[in-house]
Amino acid sequence: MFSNSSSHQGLSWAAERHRFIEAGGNTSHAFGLGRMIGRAYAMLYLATSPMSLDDIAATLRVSKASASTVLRQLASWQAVRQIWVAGDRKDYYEAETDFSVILKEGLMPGVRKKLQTAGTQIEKTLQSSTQKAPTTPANEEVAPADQAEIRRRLRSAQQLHQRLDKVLGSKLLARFL
Amino acid sequence: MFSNSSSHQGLSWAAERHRFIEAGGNTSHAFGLGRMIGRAYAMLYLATSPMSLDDIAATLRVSKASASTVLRQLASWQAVRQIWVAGDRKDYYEAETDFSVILKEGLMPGVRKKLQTAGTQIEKTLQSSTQKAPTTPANEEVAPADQAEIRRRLRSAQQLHQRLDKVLGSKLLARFL
DNA sequence: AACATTGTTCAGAAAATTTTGAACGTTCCC
DNA sequence: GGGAACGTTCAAAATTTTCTGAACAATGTT
Repeated sequence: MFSNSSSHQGLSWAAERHRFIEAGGNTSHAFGLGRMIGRAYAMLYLATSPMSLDDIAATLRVSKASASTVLRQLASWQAVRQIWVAGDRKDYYEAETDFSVILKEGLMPGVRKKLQTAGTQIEKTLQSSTQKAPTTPANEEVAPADQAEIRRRLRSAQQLHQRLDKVLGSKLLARFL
Repeated sequence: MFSNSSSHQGLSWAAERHRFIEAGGNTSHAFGLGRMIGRAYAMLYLATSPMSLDDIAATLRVSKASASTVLRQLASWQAVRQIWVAGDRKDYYEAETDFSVILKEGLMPGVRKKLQTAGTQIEKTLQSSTQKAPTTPANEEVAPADQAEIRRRLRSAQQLHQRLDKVLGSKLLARFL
């Protein structure tokens, strides 16, 4: 006699919750954020009361060290709030369930920062290619016509970068989500 | 006597190109696409004539095996085109410089697919939580009030997913970029 | 037919990332 | 002060991901 509560079709709630957590991990991982981030957030998203660090580590089957770092990461994105319970020295956490907050305060700035690096490099490369270099002796194997084409492309990339950055910065997107 | 062509300030073109390539790699890596993808694309983006597999592998200092796989990946995203030169058995590649094509044909479908998995799981979890379970004996430690809250959250997540998928699917975004 | 050239595949090696246990710093209580 | 309860940090271990060399298939050349 197995105490597998759910009667017909479908897994028990515990099992389904586990799947949800793993799916969260896979999703965050797929976008280059690490698997723990998604797992921890997904878990808190389904928790109706704040959880302590130990609770979280235990549920995720992970060391307290991992839990600590991943939660601070999530907190820095405003994806998780720290709750102080009077007369209890533990830190409790709950998920921010308003995605627009997480997007606006956490994810977007992160994405923009990542793009920033790329943008800076495009700029530098463009400058380097624009180098007058008026008939420099060793004019390095780049024919003038090619040079023009390269500049055209770089400017195009720069434009894309600027438009993208603008969209991500605008409140429009965050509002829409 | 160093033959470092560029006169004042700034690196030589070769050096700057190298930096551009690495920046491309870092960017793609930051978004979970692997470092090679960005390096290969960045390199072809600056190449004014199609390059063979060997050229590419040599320039990136990478085995032919790596080059082969990364190029097929890029081709599947329409980020790179294969060029056939008459009477030459080699495959030549050139970059698609129109980003909207890459976005629309390559990246967006990939992103949507990644989100699809998450969406499916949300759906399943929602169903599992909606399980009538009319006073099942072992009603698994979930208070009715909590259950309601969880369902609310899951529906909210589902909505976000749907909106997101819709935006990504619409031609609007691709057109804007 | 034997050989050359080229791209692909895949098991294993190399490299990068993630996870952990142990040491430590704080704060609180006895 | 001594000790217990927590969270954090960090070097090292475990795991995952990426890369490579060798074997191979396909096509063309002598």
